[in-house]
Amino acid sequence: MATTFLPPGTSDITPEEIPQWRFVENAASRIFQLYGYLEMRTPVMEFTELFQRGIGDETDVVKKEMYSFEDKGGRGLTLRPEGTAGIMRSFAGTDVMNGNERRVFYMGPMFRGEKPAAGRKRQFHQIGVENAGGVSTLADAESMAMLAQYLDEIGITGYSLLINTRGSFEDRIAAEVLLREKLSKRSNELCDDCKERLGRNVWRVIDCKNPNCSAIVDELPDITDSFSAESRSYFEEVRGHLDKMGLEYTVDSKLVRGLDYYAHTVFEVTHSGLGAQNSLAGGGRYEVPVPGSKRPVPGVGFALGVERLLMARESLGAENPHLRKLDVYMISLGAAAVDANVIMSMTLRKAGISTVVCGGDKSMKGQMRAANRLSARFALIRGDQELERGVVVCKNMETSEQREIPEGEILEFDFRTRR
RNA sequence: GUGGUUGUAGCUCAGUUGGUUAGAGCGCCUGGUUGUGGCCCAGGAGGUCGGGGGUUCGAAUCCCCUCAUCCACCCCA
Repeated sequence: MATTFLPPGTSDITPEEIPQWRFVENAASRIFQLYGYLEMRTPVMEFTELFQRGIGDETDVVKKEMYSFEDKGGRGLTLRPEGTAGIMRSFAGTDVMNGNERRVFYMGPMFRGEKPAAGRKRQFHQIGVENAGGVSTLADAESMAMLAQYLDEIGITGYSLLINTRGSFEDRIAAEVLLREKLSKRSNELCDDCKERLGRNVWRVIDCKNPNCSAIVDELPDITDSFSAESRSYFEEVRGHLDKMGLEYTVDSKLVRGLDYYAHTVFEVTHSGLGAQNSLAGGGRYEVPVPGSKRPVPGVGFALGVERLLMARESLGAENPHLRKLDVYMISLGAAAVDANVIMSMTLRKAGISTVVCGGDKSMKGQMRAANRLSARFALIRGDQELERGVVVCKNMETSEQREIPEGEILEFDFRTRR
């Protein structure tokens, strides 16, 4: 039936797909731990104010994409649209404020009320890392190195790493004034969206895809030149580390990113196998303002879109891990055999052997088919004859070989490695 | 939010200029083997043709609305 009773932009992750999800998740956990990161889990919902302050009131994400609601106590809550704000909320007021590093990674669902398209869902999944309190150019470069190692590890090739600097917050404010001044002169030539952005969010004009806007932006002097010497040398240092590490990257002066908390280094990984949403991962250095905290929480991190990782892997024809097969399917002929098999199934499972007992009154043929469908390695068959003699018939489903095993010796047979 | 695309069986899809009981492949069930799967053969079950309204003697087919899908814009992971 075509009626899929699902909220738009959501989908099931089926048992058949789970192995690929586990594959990229397990690899993330393994690689990130090599860099000293530990897993952390924060709530899927937070106070709305956390995102308004953290991500920025004027960002598109906050302005029009959040799933916000009031709970029964009248509290304004929001389903998290990204992972950084929650982590920083947790770290606010701790020693990370004094520059002590906390390296954590997370994975889980995020929610944004956008129109679904290729590589874009309303509930999507991110794997992210944060080096909170890690204020150094090395921390920036190292997160990119870790990202690259991870992508290599899961078999994603052909991506590009784009980097840029947004300067310090002070630089940004100065640059905004400058940008607004320059762009205002030609505001009548900008697209409607950019006219809007001019007032509240000048930076977004820079990466506008509209050809007219883009041409105007191209004529602007390099904004980076207006940054302080400190900001510029910070960026130079980051690039120096990247070069040392042997990472390939492209400096893209139009890379600005959409969240307000970024300052200094920003980066993005793009891939051609994704359709219009070509961004696999994005991140950078940030200072996240958190309600209740006097100072913003600093750090550097990135997030990857899991659905997009899987799309990229698929476009590359990457091998997917296969489903684990069932060890034993128990076939019973008659009620007495069912009872005996139920008891034996408990013994097998306690010994670590995955076992399914047919509970219905299917025919022998029907039960054999079921065993086949479940890709069982072995079928254990028991009817009146076997019960009487205290044995079970053990059939290797791949080779069709059959042998009898005395009931008491069932655990001596090695079902796992098929002996 | 805007634009386009598609919506027929569990799945992938046919269905000619509107015309009688809406089809195929795969899957599923049964039988061909008293208690033996996959391959083959025979048979069978399964459809509010996304939903609502309209035009017509008659609509899966034409018109309108609606919902959903996919894609693009936008935004971002």
